[in-house]
Amino acid sequence: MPPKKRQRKEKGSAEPAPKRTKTSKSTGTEDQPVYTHWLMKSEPESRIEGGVDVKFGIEDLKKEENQISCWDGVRNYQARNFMKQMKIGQLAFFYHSNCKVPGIVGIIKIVKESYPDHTQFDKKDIHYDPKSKKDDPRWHMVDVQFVRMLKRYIPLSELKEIHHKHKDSGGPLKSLALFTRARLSVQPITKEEWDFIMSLENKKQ
DNA sequence: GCCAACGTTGGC
DNA sequence: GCCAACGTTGGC
Repeated sequence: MPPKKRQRKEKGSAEPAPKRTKTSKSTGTEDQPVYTHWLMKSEPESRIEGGVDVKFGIEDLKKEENQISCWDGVRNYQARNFMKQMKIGQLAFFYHSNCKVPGIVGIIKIVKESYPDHTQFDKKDIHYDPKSKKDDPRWHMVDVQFVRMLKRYIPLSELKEIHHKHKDSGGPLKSLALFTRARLSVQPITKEEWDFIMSLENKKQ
């Protein structure tokens, strides 16, 4: 018999498989979980990359018109694929990364579903992708809107401590993507993880 | 299609 | 600023 067909869990990485959309026989077998909550990372502190400041913290989002911004510049296939799954009205944690005290700072919601990221076609943009074609854009983004700040900042260190405990006890944060897929800038959050993290908001640390 | 080299992310 | 982890690229 032929070799096992790989059982690609749900990585969605490197874009090698040219899409199995209309070829696959059993169309309905989306064995990937359907996520309804997300976590999105952004840097709240100034850092110059290619002559441009990449800083975009939650305070910067609040200053945007209607407190809405597009989430451009994502150049990772897994992260892009998660953005493609996002639906209007879904909630995400706004996470501050690459800063003194990384952690979850607030809540945002999806207000526009995935559409082509214009920066991939802009030669002057650091996220310019010469291999992306106008009629077949490689990179997509969503629009998000500020919802509210968390009642208290939930630092990564606290989540990590809980994650470690839950790995032993089987608690809700046992496989939180922040630790199992640390480098992903757009991550899925299960309902159980969301609810648990939300419950931390009211506990004093 | 393997895998070494390279580049990037992001915690510390 | 260091560097581990890991995604991406390209030679073979």
